[in-house]
Amino acid sequence: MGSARDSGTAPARRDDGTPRRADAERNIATIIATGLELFGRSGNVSMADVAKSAGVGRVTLYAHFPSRADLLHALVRHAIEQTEHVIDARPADPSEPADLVLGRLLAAAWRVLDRYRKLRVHALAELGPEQLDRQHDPIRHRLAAVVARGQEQGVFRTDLPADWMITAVFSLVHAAADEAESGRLAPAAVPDLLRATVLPALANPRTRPPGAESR
Amino acid sequence: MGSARDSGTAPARRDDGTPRRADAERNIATIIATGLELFGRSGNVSMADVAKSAGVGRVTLYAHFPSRADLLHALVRHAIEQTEHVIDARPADPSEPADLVLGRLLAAAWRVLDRYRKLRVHALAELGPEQLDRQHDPIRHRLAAVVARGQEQGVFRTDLPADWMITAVFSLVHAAADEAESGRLAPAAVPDLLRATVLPALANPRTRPPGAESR
DNA sequence: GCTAACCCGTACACCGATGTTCGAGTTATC
DNA sequence: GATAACTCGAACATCGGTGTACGGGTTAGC
Repeated sequence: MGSARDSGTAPARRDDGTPRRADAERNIATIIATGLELFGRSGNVSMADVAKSAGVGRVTLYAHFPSRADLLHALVRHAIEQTEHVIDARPADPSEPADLVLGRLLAAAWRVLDRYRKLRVHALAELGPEQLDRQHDPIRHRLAAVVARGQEQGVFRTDLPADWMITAVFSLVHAAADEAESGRLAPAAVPDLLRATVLPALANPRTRPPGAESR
Repeated sequence: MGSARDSGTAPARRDDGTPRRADAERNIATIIATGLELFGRSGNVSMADVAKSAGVGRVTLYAHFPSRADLLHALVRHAIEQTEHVIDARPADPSEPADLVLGRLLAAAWRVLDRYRKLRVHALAELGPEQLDRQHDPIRHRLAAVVARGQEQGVFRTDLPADWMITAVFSLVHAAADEAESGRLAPAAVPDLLRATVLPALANPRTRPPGAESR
């Protein structure tokens, strides 16, 4: 199973190369859009819910996404791609201090995560952690690059495994999403909060106090 | 596998005050113990699994825990209580530097979380975040106390909401548990890693560089 | 404007899991 | 040793959700 869906934010072609009809394409798009909305915000979502909310027959839904897992996989993939897109919209200058870049990256990731806050929980429970992690790879790579550059610059610490540092960042971003979801945190305040928490955790202790007048 | 005999929190009496029979008590204990083991490690667990694994009839299981949610609730409660117990085993001296105390607290919490790593995912999915959070309150209080003391001492920063700082700590601890679960992190290395990550994030930037390795 | 692709609703088979009921056997406790 | 508490197995009712089959209607695309 798990026929690999090809890439591209809008797959104009099917797996076998034959082009899809326009209305099918449109349905897929609205399914994904409303699916993200539903799974991203609500707690209990069934395939029937998605179909109804997308204004589409349940059968049609299954025609495009043979199983619930397939749909969820596609949704996560789409969310990740959105995040990639937001991140890449602001190209990173290699000479720029990595902590600054990381700050921007955090804000960008947050923007997408802020919508779709509950998607992660669903995916975690129904797809398993491994697959979810694998889908996060593209973002993880970008993060890894920033961290590595920061280490070369002497801005970030080198006494911890890079993998762990990255995981810690993910963890904090997701925690912020949960807090926002429960209303304990104002979404607008999150980017600054994240910066203020993450940067000191990654900062190289010997160079300088991490407080640094960022911005 | 002995040592299932836990703290005195074992309810010797029923809700209405009438004492329970000894064999019932024993069954409840083993149900909770094996339940923790199963939900803490495996991915898909049914009530039947728990009953069988506990060497108990499914009906008996339902006699003590009327619903799956009830069982999960009890399991979480028990895990939390174990954590409280481990934390309280080492009383905190108010004059002691708070970062040191926090380090110990992290290690203590980790010890319990290391077993039962997957319990959180189950509880999150089936009990909801609100109830899970509420069950974490006892630990959250202890953490809050340490943070507050650290702020008074000038060791911890005061420029962030205390709630968020505490949430961040929780988040990192749970992230470590997930990493250990997936084998990417050696459990033995976790306490040091946590200390090294959490403390700089909470440290007061103006007093001194957090690198000062106390121990 | 013809054809094939696509959509729709209904209906059904299936599945696994949760709870419940019963009557009869065990076992603690006073 | 009598009573009430507890346990057991197996069967049953239920439920919600997933996935499939059919037949007729609609629409895009060449």
